[in-house]
Amino acid sequence: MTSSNKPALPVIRRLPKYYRYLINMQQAGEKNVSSSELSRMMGTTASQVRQDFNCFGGFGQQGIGYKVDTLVTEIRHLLFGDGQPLPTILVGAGRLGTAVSQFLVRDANGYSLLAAFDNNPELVGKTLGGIPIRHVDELRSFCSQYHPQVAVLCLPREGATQLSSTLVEMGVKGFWNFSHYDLSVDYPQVMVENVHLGDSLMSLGYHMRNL
Amino acid sequence: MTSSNKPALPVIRRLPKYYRYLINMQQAGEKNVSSSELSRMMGTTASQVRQDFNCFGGFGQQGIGYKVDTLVTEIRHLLFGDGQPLPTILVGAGRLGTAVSQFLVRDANGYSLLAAFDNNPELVGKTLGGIPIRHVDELRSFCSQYHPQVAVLCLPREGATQLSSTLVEMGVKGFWNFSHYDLSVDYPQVMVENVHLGDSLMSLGYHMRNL
DNA sequence: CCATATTTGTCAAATGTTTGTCAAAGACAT
DNA sequence: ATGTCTTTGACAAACATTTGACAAATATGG
Repeated sequence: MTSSNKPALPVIRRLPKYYRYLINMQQAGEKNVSSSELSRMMGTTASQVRQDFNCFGGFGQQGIGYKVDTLVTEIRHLLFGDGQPLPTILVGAGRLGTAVSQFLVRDANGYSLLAAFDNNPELVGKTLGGIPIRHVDELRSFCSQYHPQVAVLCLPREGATQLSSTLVEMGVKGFWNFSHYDLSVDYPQVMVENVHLGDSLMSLGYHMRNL
Repeated sequence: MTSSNKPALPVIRRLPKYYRYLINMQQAGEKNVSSSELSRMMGTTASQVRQDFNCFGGFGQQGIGYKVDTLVTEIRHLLFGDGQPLPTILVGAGRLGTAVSQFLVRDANGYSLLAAFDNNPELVGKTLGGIPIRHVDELRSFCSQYHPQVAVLCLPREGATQLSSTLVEMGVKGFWNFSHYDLSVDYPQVMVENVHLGDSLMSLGYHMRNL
């Protein structure tokens, strides 16, 4: 039990990666892990691993290392809180939306998908792996009844900005944005995670052509 | 025409974003743009914009600013080279693979999707927006005939690591990796862009629960 | 033609992040 | 018990990135 500084952004972005590796170790039955061992797996330095864990109040033991179970529990708590899943909606049920919703339901933890919305009449009424697709016109009434916390945006850039205002107004606190648009809401206490597949691909292109 | 340093990684990751904004400006018919104007759109400082462009040999003019067309041309050249699209294959034609291939074909530039591969016999023989799905057993022979440069990986983590070795062996120079696995090949001159949707989602969760 | 306003390119200062180092703590073998 | 080995936590040094400041260049208006 030591001092804990406020964690920097890069540290937080590394947490999911730690978590993935630690879950694997746990499933492999490993009990303890040292910072150097973890650093080798993660492709970083032991120093960084120790400093990262220290941000959250170092939970290691000199001479032994870290208990895998402790780390998993602590990091899970940081990432998922008390385990209560965040009520979530999907806006845009096209191909990308379908794939993302599958991912959310099958592979992700900490979120529960309540409903999907689209403005295409052909999609409305169908289901998405058990989740009904509604018309976007129902969005407001749905929100005032079920109070979703998170919205996953998989729609064309045109609609995104105005829709996000509405959703913030209706109490949405976090956006996972796949639309081709840099979403940034002006309200504090509202988080946005932009996923730009196009940017990612362009970066790859740059590196391939310039190295 | 001024001195140009080797660009740092953060600069390169900003290029696609500049590009997006500049394309919009171009379509809106704007001729010139100042660093301060761009910085306001991008949510950064004018200083950073100027310094970023300078890495590639500043192409602005004092008193006026930057020509939008020049910037677009220069950045496009950095990102897409001479415009020759990179021959690309998709491995894993499930839901995610389908969505990603759609994105690649419809919304992305600089890549041409030659073929898709899967080990599910039910998918083999079908097409993916005009692209035929083949069995992974044909991968080697396909590569030796068509020499794809880029592989998009949308398969479960189990297969990914071994498959990537094979692909590197067959001459693939870049990976766009969606599999639940930190791909890192040990060969220099091979680039990997890992897209971890799960990590992105966990980051969002952290910020929502700890702020 | 000159004064003023704008804007870049450059450099240095400030800030943020990572890495190296070492004392202190615990485990383990003898 | 004692000495040796391992490993953490803490701190400082090294490194990287961003920001601020200003001279030089160009445009504009009188």
